[in-house]
Amino acid sequence: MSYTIKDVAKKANVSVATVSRILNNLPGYSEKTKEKVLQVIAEMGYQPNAIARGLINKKTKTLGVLLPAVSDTFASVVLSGIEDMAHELDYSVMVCNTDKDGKRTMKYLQALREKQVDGIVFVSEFFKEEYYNAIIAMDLPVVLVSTKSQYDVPFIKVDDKKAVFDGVTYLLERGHRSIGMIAGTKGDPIATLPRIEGYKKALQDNGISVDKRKIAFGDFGFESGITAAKELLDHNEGLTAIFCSSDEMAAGALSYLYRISIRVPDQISIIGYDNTKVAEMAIPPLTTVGQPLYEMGKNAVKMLLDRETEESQSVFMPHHIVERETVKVIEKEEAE
Amino acid sequence: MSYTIKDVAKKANVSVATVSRILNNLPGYSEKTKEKVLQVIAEMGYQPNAIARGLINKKTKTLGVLLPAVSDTFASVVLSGIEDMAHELDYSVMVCNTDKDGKRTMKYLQALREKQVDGIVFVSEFFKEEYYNAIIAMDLPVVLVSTKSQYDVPFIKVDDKKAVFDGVTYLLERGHRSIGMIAGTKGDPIATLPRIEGYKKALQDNGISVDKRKIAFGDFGFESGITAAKELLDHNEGLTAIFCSSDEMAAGALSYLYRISIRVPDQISIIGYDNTKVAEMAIPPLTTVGQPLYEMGKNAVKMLLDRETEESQSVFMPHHIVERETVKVIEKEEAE
DNA sequence: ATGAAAGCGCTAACAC
DNA sequence: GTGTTAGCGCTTTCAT
Repeated sequence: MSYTIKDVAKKANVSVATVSRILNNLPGYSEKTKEKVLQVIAEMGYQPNAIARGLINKKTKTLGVLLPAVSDTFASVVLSGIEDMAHELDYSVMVCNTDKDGKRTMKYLQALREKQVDGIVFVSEFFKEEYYNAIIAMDLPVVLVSTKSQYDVPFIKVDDKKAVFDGVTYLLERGHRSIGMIAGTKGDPIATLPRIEGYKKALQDNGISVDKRKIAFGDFGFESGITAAKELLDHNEGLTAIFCSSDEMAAGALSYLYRISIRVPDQISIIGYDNTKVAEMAIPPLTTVGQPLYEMGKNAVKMLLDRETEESQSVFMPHHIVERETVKVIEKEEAE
Repeated sequence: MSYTIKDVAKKANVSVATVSRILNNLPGYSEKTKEKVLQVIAEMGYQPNAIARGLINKKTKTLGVLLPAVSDTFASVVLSGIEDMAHELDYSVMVCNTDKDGKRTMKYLQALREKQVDGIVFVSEFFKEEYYNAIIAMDLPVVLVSTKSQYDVPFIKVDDKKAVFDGVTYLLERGHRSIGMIAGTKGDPIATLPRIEGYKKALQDNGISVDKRKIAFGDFGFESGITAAKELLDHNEGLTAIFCSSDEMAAGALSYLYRISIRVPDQISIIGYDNTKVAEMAIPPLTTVGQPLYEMGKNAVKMLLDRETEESQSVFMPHHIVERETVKVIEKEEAE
């Protein structure tokens, strides 16, 4: 057993109230008693019990974060930003791996509530009505990262449509006319539909008609990138570039292309999405539409904690194209 | 404000004790009252306050995990195993990103203690005396993952020397004689020295003399793999294979080799370590010495929780070589 | 400047 | 089978 505030009080010949005041920097004691108490505390190695404290304050200084697969590159960078900012502000973070299917989410939500976390950040997963209701019932601040919802919940994300539009336009500007797309999960209203719109708009703005066969769907993972790339190449001729909705899928495409001996970017250009570590490590290094994942994590906790006072608004974070080596410029003659 | 057990008791016309009994599945009430109480609980949407509960039990059902860089592939897989097993056993996990330098570690340790976690899993970082003392003082169970210490703290890891020995032997068996090594951080007693020993032993057992110039050091990261590979190639001629002490460094080596147009595995074979996702995604897919990272995470929490009762022992987890496409067999004639 | 005491939401004796 | 009550370790009035 560790020492309690009582032990400290006794040993320092003061009341627990005084010790508490000193611990919390409240006024109401002489410099002398403060010194004495601090010394006793040091001697005993006393540490306050945050649980007891939390019972009174109704504040636990801990945040819950729900995300699919901590082990995926995308989520882990966001988590890292969350973690850093949280600890900077003296909060701890409880991670809940919702494991893609979202089955565990309700259970986690309940655990977080019972453990009285001060707020929740919800990453990337689709925000179901069920979750919304549960969180409203708990009366807890939430912020969504890289996802949004029909409900009035603040989010922080990139403008996907615009980001893809820019990525595809980048390809267009470099002379590409026959551009395929490896999109995310079919029907996903957050990370797939708006991106396809961005893709279409870029094409249309350049007078290029959209061809359904040039769009393949994956699940954002590596393997699905391989499959989708194969599908695209099997169903199209003369593709000069592929826009991929995640770096991992782009890596899958790269891998498939390598296997069938199609050189990147000489024969086909590839552009990814996210700018995670996999883009840096790819061979060749992957040109990609970068999201400020780490900053999004950081901002999420800032927003969350602000929200405890003033109402804060959703924010769109800037994206930017990170040029590496997977996009080739097609010369005019060549393009004709 | 949410409801408390008192509210439930009042509304159900019973005492708080009865409600508590029902909540905790203790004996002492009729089926009828149980039903009634449960119904009231459902109606009110009451959820017990784990903080209050923790104050009494001295159990918070939460674990702390300290690891360097949650965003690195290695740690995040371990974390994912920890997370899964913890939630399976109804524990929550607080992540603390020690951020490589270990500067924040003491601060985290203190926060975890104040928040009364039931145990700590310490991943991969070097376990300093300071940490040991702090943890002893907190009287908390700890388990080390992928690291160990001179103190009597249970760990769970792979036998590094043996693993590297096997990896290098694998190369030897395939005809390689001139094998370089990209080791980890110079002087690291956990993840570098034993691995170098394994490398040397494999060579010596095959009558090959060890050449210092064939060993370069990195920091387990991608960039350092590039640098180290360059160093190795600049200082050695006729190298036919490189053993890398992490998949990321292997990816770096692959990247460098690609840049200078040396074909893998035709001209040089590469073997990695860890078997993380980067090995799968590498081009070509990376042959590597795999560690059961996810299982190590899972077992760590099992051990940790067992330790609350019986003393549990350290364990070495099995490693195994994952054959992919970066190692070439050198024909006898060629080798002469 | 300092202390006594109430009470946060719960569990666990102990009584009936 | 059920209720009363004393804490768990702390903060916070309210006295003094």
